[in-house]
Amino acid sequence: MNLDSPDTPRAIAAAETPRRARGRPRKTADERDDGNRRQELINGAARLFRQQGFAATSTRDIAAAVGMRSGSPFYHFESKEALLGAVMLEGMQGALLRQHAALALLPPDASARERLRVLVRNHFDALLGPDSDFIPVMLYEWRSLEATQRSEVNRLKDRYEADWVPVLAALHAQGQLGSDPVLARLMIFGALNWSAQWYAPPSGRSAKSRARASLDDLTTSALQLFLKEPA
Amino acid sequence: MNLDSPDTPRAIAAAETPRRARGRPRKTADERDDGNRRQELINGAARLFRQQGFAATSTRDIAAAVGMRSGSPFYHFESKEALLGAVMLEGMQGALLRQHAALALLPPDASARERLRVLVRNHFDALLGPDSDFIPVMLYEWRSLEATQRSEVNRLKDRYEADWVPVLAALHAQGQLGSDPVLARLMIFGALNWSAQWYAPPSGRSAKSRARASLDDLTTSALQLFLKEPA
DNA sequence: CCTACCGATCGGTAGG
DNA sequence: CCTACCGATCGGTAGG
Repeated sequence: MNLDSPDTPRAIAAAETPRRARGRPRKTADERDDGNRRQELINGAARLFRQQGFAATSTRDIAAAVGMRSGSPFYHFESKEALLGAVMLEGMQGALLRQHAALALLPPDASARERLRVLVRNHFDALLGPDSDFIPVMLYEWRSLEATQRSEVNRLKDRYEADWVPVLAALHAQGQLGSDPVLARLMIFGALNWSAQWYAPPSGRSAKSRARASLDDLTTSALQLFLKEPA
Repeated sequence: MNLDSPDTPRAIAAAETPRRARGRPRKTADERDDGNRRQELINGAARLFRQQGFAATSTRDIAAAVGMRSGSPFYHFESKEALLGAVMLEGMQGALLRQHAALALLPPDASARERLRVLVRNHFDALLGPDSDFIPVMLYEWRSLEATQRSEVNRLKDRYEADWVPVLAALHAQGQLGSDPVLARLMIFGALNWSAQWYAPPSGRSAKSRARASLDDLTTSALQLFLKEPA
């Protein structure tokens, strides 16, 4: 009943309490401390799933991307679908965490417009920023996820979207949002999510700061498009 | 040099002048008149590609969907990718035709707002209306298309989008569009295209008229969201 | 358009 | 985590 027994549904159990390899028994001193091989698989899978799609990516591709042999990913994950679920779960957990952190930095009296700006900016970062493969995979490979994992990811997605509802409702009440909040949320998410299909980060070396500036510009333009003039 | 020679690049040639099986020589009287078997393959492939994705759909699935044996689709198409290209080409040709027809019905002095309404309404129809598998396949399976076909479809896509540019520019000049026209077009297309992921047509029998009404409602809401109050 | 088939690749496993 | 392997499925073809 420990992490080394080979046939327990390790992937699912670990997915529920991820990241912390609590109490994992080291066998020998020269064994590499590789709770992070699992993480490497998730990262590599996210990148390949985004570039090629889930069905077009073989588990051999993923293994090769992290320097493993073809069968080894199945030591860490029950199935290819479980790996997809881990990618999406990790993406949503990170995005939700960053969204909460960004909202917490706002002054308590921040306007709805300012709150929406923070939400949109954070969402662009999840879609287009560094390490932004996870959320696009979640958005565009949803149908490949199995039903059991789907509901798990959906719980996080619901919490993520729940933060938007009062902001949009307030903007609608102020007359700054021209459509009912439910439909507005769907359309705004669509407009933002679509950027994953056309946005190319500014080229050139050390483009990090310029890319960030660009995401700020995108945020400004999006707000100008969606909101009426402030009162 | 006719349609029966087995190894000519028939799919590509036919894709450029499709639909009309001009001068196809009938062999015998009891041979079924099946220029439309090719069309059936395109329709079936569009439906399956949309539901399951291109990579997750086998050519055997498609053959079975139209009552063929596994090898027979390759009598009509060089490859699975060529079939995908035909789906996208057909989708764009139809959408472009309907867009031109809808614009032609407008009075010459129609406002930019009215023009945008027609464009958005037609686009919703391509995404969500009857026989609306082609455009979503084009939008969401773009990366699976081969480079040669990609440019062919792109030519149609460019013409489709070109109709939007002056309308959005006029709205921007009137102060009704809060963002520059280029970015506005990308965001608006995103908002509309995303509806393919969440829109479920009204249920119940003979829901046709209700579904159409719903697309009208969607159009109205979209315009309210994107445009400032009319002068 | 069908029959019959091929080589390649795939997800996954046993056993260490 | 590797070695060695399996059955299934895939896109595609020859020949009629």
